[in-house]
Amino acid sequence: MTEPMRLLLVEDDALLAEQTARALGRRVAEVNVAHDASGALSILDRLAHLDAAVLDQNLGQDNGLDLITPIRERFPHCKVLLLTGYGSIAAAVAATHRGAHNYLTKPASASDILDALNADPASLGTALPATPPSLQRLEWEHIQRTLETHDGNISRAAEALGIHRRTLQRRLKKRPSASEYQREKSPSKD
Amino acid sequence: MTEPMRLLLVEDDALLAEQTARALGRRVAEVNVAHDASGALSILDRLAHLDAAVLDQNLGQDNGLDLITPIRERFPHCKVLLLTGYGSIAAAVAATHRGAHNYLTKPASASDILDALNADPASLGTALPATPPSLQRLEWEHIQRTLETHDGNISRAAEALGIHRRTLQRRLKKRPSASEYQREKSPSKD
DNA sequence: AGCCACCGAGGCAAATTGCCACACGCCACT
DNA sequence: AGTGGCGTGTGGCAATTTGCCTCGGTGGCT
Repeated sequence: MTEPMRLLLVEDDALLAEQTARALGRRVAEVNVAHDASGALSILDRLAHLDAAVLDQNLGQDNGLDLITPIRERFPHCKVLLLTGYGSIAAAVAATHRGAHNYLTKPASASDILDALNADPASLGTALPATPPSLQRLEWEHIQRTLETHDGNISRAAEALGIHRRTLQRRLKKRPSASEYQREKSPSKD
Repeated sequence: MTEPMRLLLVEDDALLAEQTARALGRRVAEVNVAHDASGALSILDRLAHLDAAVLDQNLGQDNGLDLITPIRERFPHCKVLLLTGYGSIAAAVAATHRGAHNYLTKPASASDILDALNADPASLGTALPATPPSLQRLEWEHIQRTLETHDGNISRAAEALGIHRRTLQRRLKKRPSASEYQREKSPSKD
């Protein structure tokens, strides 16, 4: 039911790129991979057709946002999905104005990516999350993202987070990965 | 550039609406205010001209996003700014796809709003913050947002955040950061 | 009157954090 | 060979913070 899609993945982390490419390729698409902007552009020149592009916003020197326009110029029907380690709303708005189809924060699985590509973003997000996440969850996710942007370097992540290295260590140990908080304690009313 | 702008503000909280309208009106614009979608639509019918619209995404029953299309249909050059208590990236993307010019999270001062209206969102947010915000800052902002969604009710906000009410009290009193941030202008509350 | 919800605060035990230290592995360099 | 830098893992201890109890006060409501 799915004709092979031609997909361009631009991700500067080589490992993550290959991982993601494999996961995507196994699913549905033929995937070209680039690790920076110039590589992406040269691939663009070689391609006769492109259905979708998945761009890491953080490409070392380059900014994934700057690839949106060239891609859309060459392949107007190509759907462009931005990925970013930790998203900012301003960046999401900017990406969308430049023609991006959707915007995701890492970590994003292959199905996340495909879902985001196939979704109609204009109709998403209409429902506001009713309950803000708990502080603990927010902290945990932020820690994970920070850790990831620092390649798992605990010392630097701790410094970036503004907490002691020892404290980060302890916190990481305490939450091996355990509980998912999905308790929807429904507030009586708002 | 001080020609009077005609601006439509849609905000369901009456107090906040009036406050914001006054602040905006004092600055630059003639402001019409609506508190729900139908009110906004009827104002739209009466207007011959509209430069900008500021929509709260959370309009009780209604969703501010659904106003974007009618506004843009009637006034294609009207800039539309979405406001939301705590933003989600998905909602920001959806709003932009529907034609919104920009997307802000509360609290937003009048100058924040005007800046966002005048900014070129396609060029903003291109620079990712290299360093993730400190945990303290993240927590503080999340606390503020949560507090706001609960109308300043400390008890309920604490419960939503998953921390003790006493702890929230103490944290609020300490009022840590706010010095680290670049600028926060005193809202014109007189 | 009562009742209820909320805020503010004191006090105290328990948990957490900050910060010192040290050992170990790894890698680059003289 | 060896030396230094860097990152992690661990222990211990004091200071801070949190959780949880209490109480008093205020304002709105039946």
